[in-house]
Amino acid sequence: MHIPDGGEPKSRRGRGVTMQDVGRMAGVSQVTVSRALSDPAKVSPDTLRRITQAIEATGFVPNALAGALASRRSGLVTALVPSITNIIYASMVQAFGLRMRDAGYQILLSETGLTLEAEEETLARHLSRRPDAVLLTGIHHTARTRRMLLASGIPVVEVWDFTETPIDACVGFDHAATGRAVGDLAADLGHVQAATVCAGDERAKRRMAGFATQFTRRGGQAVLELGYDDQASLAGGRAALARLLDEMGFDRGLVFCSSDILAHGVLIEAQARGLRVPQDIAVVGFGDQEFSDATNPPISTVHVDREAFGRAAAEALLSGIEGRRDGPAAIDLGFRILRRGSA
Amino acid sequence: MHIPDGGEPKSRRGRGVTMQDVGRMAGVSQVTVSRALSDPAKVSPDTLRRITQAIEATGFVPNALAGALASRRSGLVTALVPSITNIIYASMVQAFGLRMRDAGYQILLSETGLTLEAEEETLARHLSRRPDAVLLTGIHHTARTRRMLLASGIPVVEVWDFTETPIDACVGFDHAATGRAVGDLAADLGHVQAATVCAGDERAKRRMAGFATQFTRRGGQAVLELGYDDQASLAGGRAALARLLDEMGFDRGLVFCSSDILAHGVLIEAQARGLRVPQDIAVVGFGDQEFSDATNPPISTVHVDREAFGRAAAEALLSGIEGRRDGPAAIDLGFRILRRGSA
DNA sequence: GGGCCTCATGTATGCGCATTCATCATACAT
DNA sequence: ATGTATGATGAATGCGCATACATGAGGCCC
Repeated sequence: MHIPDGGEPKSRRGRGVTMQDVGRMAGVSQVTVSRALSDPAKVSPDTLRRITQAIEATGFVPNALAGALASRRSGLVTALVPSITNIIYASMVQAFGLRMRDAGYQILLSETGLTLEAEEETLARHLSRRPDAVLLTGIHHTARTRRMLLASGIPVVEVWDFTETPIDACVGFDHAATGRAVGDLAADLGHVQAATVCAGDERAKRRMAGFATQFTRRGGQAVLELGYDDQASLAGGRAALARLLDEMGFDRGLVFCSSDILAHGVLIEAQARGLRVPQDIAVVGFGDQEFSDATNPPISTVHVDREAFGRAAAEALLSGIEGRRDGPAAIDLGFRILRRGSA
Repeated sequence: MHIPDGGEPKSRRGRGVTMQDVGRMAGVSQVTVSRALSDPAKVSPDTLRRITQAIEATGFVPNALAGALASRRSGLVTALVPSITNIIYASMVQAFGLRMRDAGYQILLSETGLTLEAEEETLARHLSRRPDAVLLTGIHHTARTRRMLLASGIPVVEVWDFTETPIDACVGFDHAATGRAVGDLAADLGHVQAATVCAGDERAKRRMAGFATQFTRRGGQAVLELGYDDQASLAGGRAALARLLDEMGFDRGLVFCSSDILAHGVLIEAQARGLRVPQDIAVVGFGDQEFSDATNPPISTVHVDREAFGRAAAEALLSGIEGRRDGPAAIDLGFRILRRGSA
């Protein structure tokens, strides 16, 4: 008996069960399988049962690539953050992802580093996947980034900073204002000397600048400013205070750091030197990290609700996708100064 | 003059420039545009120039969904980790992502939480995107997870744990062995009492168990074991030591924590109580986090090269994708005990 | 000068699904 | 009995691209 190569008619060489296959097994057409999956109420109970069995038997997994191509909806949402190892961004993206997942979307997450050019290139790669929406970090982008976004016609949300004129939507807070608020605190506490320790991006610099401006405006001495390009670290904070004390003539006063981890380093270095915190050295951080209220003394800091940013960003995009939003949206979620033991 | 609705022939309603459009503008067919993009050497220099111009003029962005469907290669790689806000996993995934990106892949990252069921469900969603490879955290998975993976026929790497019999490939280390090594250290240092503080998954428990086994085998007293389900935190570490001292009869000795953050909490609590570290209380952490060598005293810990795991996992998948790998691979990257000031 | 290769390009096809429109049965109202 | 709504299904189509195969022009050899 001759066995034709290929076996059954229209045998499919490539691995992978299709709706066609499931349908054949269930005695219905491909469309009906599609309907059973997207809206079970549209098929009769009996048919639905046979299809479900066939799916179970074959181990069918729908091909979302094909579905996305046909429906022009990918179910993908792009999220671009400077770094995923920075808890600030990680927790924001986590909250964002949870909300988007509940809405049926998957997150295509990438790091962009610190340059706008890297962001642009990464975005281009992402857009080829035809995401249904985009989350970007910050409000500064290259011209081509803006052009691509506008051309794509999908909802965009810029987070972790604030502008009245976003590309589409914006969820964040005013960085300079946080610095000014800490400057006021320093002045209120009667400090005469102050310093800033900054290890971060342009937004961190704006916080430091806001602090310096307000502190001197309130009568403080010129602020000693220390910045470096490394990632923020405990060791960096320790080294910074050492340098402030040993080389820059800093004597006593308040140190405003661009992150809590730096502030913690300053705290440790001060204590290692036998200085009293906050009497000799007061320190204020930024970010209200998880550890900040458990140090000894606890670290005074600027609290921003990162999870709230993520959730609000998700809502902004979802309302944009569903056409519920009529125009741009700019949401300032603000911040809180948390005065604890270190200042 | 009558203008037919639709304008040009075959006008495309949906937004979006296609290769067809680019080709028309450049005076070539769609295939030639495709070739120009995937292998520029295949088209003549003159044609290439015209196509490049047309792409520039139209702002064409290739549709990777269609490309993936046609080529049966998505260029996507799934990465499933328990949590992205845990620096342990974040830094591993970061290194993994960098390597995969260089190889032309994009990462589809999701959190699975702590249950295998959640992992299974997330994996199913991911597989519908037809990833070219999968990274999973841990070596324990549901039966259906294994079945789906096997059926998909793509390379799989399990990281952050070790087994001789992986689904496909495995890159990690022996958790129990790290605990035993710390148990040896405690015994070598002459400790008689010891305790463990554990806040984590099943792997953390295995580390603690390894410690307890080895410490008692070496002559130590029965190990006091403290575990809780919250995420590891400084506050948790402080509370743990407080409980050990106040309620469990722990007097002096070595405390092995499932993470450096807990160890740091123990350190802070000990110092807040006026206890000397390491003379009264010695503490050992796990993970060698960035801050661990900058505390005072610096924290002794178990170092594992997370970035190396990420890179090795990427290599394992890439070799699998390219068919360079003939069979399963199990790589034990080991660990190092870092003895610093706290023990 | 006919065969044969190479290079550049085009035609045809289908990836697996969602969508639109058509079909057919049944139920119900007039 | 005729018309009309409703529900369940199928046939046809195309999303935008990659791939296999076909074509034609030019160059080279004996």
